[in-house]
Amino acid sequence: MDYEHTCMIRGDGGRTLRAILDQICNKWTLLVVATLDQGTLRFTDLHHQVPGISQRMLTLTLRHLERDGLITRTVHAEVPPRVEYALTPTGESLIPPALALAGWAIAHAPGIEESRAAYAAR
Amino acid sequence: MDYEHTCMIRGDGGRTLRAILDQICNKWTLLVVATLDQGTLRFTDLHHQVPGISQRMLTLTLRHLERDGLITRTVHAEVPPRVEYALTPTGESLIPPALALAGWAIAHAPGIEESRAAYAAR
DNA sequence: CGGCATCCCCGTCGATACTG
DNA sequence: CAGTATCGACGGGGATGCCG
Repeated sequence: MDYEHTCMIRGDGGRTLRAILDQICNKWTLLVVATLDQGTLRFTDLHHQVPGISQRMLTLTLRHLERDGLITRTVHAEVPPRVEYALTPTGESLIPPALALAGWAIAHAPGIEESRAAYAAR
Repeated sequence: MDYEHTCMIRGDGGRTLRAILDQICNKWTLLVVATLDQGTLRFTDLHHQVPGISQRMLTLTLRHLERDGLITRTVHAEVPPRVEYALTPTGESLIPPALALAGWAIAHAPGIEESRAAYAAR
């Protein structure tokens, strides 16, 4: 890894970068985006497919993603109401790097658990 | 992006994955790891090179990274004391995916800011 | 120099209840 | 069905001060 690339993550001192990263890397965003990679989903579908998320946090996460232009929110004027969420091109472009990080986490999870156990035993 | 890959991030329901991701993707971890990509650094060096981090959070972040086996902490028995931090191979392996995400954030930061401004103006 | 201990604020998050 | 409103607990994280 050469310095050019390293420079990138350190960027402007990390301020702007960290602001974006904080939005993306929070507790639920990556999981919601990854779930939407399946295609268009309704609110309830997401609620069931993202395990452990509360209605409140799903709503907030979706609002943030919509605000940042990563997903679209489509309200159908029907009874009962139907609201569909889908990734925008920008949102889709987040999938590969998100999976890269997720892949790393999965690949190194056992090692991390082991190291953590060894650390606790000291 | 096919379903096999998507499945990965959704994994076991996201529980284990999110636990690891929460550790890695927090406010400071990625920046500290990226800074250590330069090579071995002392505590004060890190404090200066990671802008905005408090002494407390730098200490905590370094302890977590050490516990998880991503960095090594070497204390030199000298006066004044000297403590050096360096990435382990596991820590180094986090750099590429971290840069992928950072690259995405930098590339899309203008678009996100724009979308956010448009959203606020509604 | 490189921490750890303490205090305290504030944002995050879940639970619950209510609405169109 | 798809939210909004409100409350309260919790913990991240900054400021400060002390220590080996």
